[in-house]
Amino acid sequence: MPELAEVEWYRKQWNDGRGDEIVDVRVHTGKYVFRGTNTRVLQENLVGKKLLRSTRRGKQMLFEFSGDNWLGIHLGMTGKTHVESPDFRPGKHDHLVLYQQKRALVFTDPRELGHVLFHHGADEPAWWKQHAPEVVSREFDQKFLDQFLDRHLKAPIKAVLLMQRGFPGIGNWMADEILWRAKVLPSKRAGKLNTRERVKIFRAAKFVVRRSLETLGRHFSDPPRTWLIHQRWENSGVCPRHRTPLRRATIGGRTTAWCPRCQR
DNA sequence: ACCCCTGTTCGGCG
DNA sequence: CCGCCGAACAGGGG
Repeated sequence: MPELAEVEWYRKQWNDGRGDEIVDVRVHTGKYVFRGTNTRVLQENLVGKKLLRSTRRGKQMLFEFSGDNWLGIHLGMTGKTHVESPDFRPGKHDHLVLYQQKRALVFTDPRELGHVLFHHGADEPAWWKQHAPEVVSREFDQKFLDQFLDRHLKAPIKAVLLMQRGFPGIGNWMADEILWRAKVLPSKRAGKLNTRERVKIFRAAKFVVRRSLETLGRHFSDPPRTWLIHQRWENSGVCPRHRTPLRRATIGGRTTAWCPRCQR
C-alpha cells in the first residue's frame, strides 16, 4: 500500500506514545515480517524503555527508544502502524504490539511483505545509514538525478524511478504521476532523455513528493483532483488535462498508466 | 472462481 | 556489469 507520503503519515500514528514507557511487548515470533530479526532480543530490550522519536527515509521508518534501542519498520505492500487502547488483543495479523500504560502501538500486516528490524547499540543501525538523499532535500539536486540516470541508461525511466537508491520513497503511483507531469513516456530509456526532459522529471519529482507530503503525509487527505492518481486505477481512466483515455502496460515489472497524447 | 495488487529480494538467464 | 523475469512472501479486494 504505502509510498513515501503514506509512510510519513503512518510514522506519525505512534506520536502519542512519545515519552512513554513500553510496559509489555507482544510479538508473533517466526512470522515472515521478522526475517533476520531476533524477536526475543527485541522483546527483552524494549520492555521498560521509552519511545523517544521517529524519523523516515524513503519508505523506511525508524523508531528510537531509550537505552540505545532502535526499531525499524518497513510497511511493504499492506503494512500499517496504528494506535489502540491498552487492552488491545492482537489478532492474526497484528505481528507487533508495544503496550504502554495508556495505549497500544500496533504494527499490522496481513500479507507480511513488511519488515521489522531491531538494533541495540549506541550507533545508528547499519541498515539505516546507507540511504540516498530524500527527494525534498537540497542534496537531491539535478546533478544527483543526472548521475543516477547515467548509471541506468538502458532501463526504462519508469523502472529507474522505482529504484530506491536513486528515488527513495517513490513507488508505483508516484512514478506514474511524475512522468505524467513531466510529459515523458514511461517506456523511454533513461539514455534517450534529453536535458529538457531530465529537468522536467527533476521538477516533477520535487513537486509530486512535496505536495503528497502536504496532503497524504499530513492528513491522509487526497492529492489535488487534477492528479493522475485519481484516474490511473479506473478502467476508463482519462488524462486529467484533456480527457484522452489513458493507456496501461507493464513496465519495469509494474502496472503503468500514461497519457498517449501528453507523454512522448 | 479468477485476477489484480501503492514492495523488495533473489536466483537464473541473455 | 546490466537488466529482465518469475518466484517468494501470504492474503484481501473487486
